[in-house]
Amino acid sequence: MPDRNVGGKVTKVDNPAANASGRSPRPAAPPLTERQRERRRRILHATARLACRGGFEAVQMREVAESSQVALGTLYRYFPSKVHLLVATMHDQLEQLHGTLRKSPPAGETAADRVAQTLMRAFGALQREPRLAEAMARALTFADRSVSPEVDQVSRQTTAIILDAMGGLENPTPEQLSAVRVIEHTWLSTLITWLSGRASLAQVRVDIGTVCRLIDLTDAGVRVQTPRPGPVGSG
Amino acid sequence: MPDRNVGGKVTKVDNPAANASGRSPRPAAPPLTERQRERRRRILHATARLACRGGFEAVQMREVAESSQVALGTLYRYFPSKVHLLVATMHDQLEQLHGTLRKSPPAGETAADRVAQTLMRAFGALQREPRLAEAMARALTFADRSVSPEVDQVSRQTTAIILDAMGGLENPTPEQLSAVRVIEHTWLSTLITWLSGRASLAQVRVDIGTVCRLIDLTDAGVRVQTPRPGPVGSG
DNA sequence: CGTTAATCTAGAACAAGTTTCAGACTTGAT
DNA sequence: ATCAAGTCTGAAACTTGTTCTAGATTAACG
Repeated sequence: MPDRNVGGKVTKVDNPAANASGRSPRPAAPPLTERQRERRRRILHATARLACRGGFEAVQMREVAESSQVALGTLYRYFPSKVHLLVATMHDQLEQLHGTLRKSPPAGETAADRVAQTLMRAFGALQREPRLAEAMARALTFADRSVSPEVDQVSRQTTAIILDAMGGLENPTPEQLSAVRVIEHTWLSTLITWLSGRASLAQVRVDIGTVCRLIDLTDAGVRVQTPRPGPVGSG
Repeated sequence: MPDRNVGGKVTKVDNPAANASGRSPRPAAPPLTERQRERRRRILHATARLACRGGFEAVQMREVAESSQVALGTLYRYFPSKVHLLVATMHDQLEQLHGTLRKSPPAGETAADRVAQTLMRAFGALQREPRLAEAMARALTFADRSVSPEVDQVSRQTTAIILDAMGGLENPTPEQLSAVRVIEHTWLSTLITWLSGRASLAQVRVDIGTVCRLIDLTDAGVRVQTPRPGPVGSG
């Protein structure tokens, strides 16, 4: 009679992603049948739809369940909390965004320019559905330890996007990684600040530009780990 | 029969800080009697105590009310939501912290050094009560528009702390202000990331150091709006 | 003092996230 | 086809943030 958690089957009792202790790389990837993938898709779609309407608070679990034709218990089996659900939605959206961005790489001179351009483009994409963005961003920063794995996944996605914009270097130095982390933090924070009306778009643009200078800083003067001649400007 | 909101009395209907429209600098500062100040103090104290125990989720409104010997309705009159309550708590704590920091100014060579040192000191202070820090930080980033005035207040406090560390300059350039904002974002984000176990203390230190370089960057090589000969390096 | 508006209290009521349960349905292996 | 294990459903229950109400207290003012 096990129950709970679609993404990690254990014969006895299973705890979804609540690996509060630390390690344990999630038992195994459970195949997930066709119907199940379909359900999951419906849920994420309904979530995005509701979020577009009224943001974080409009995403109500009962509504999501009904709207995606799934029982409440099932919804909770797929996503153990509202925050998990919205972080998964963000992952989904970022996936699409990353795809879009890949198709038309930024055209700036310096790495900093390209990153800034990419981030502003991402910003523009989210801006198009501000309530959805609000819902996802708030979930992301409100997430507690029980959502760490999922949040980390989103973080890695963002990192990938930024590294891509920098020129797809494969062996970033620790300094560069630190700069990328700072840029990530700034990006998300400015997004939230803008969404809650505490900063203007102009301010966002300036701040993104400011933080991106960190790239030039680490690009040049620092001892690089591996100066391999990767394809920096092409794609 | 007016009711609701201790901090802004209007004869007819009063809305606390829910100035969603934008302006309106909060009708007037209502004197606030002795008993009331005492109640407010009790509430904030109880909040901090509960938060120290179990973080955000341990701060339960009924508990806070009971623990501070105040009716639930009264608690809500003083702080219109749990988030308001915790943001106010953060303001309170930052006040104390700022006082402490003022007493022993940072001793670095460059402005960047001093800011980094100050931020790490602040980090250390919050680290001492990680659950309290978690509760406050999560409330701060989860806050929606209805809490904007209070969040802004906290933001101004943080800005003041950083500017102090830079040497108390009174006419920061737009570039410098942008750098300060980015530093603020980074500080809060790394705090949260550390609190939720997704980053090590070492990483935090590195990232704070990284972002603080932006200060040197704006300190020197950039075309400044007003090149007035202010005391930039002395403090 | 006595009046009157504002504030405070106790407690019920409501809303939305989360959990639980019994029973129906699927799936996979024999 | 059948059995066991795992999944899904519908509905109720529980938790905690938030709102509401009626009556008791307090404070300012004459």
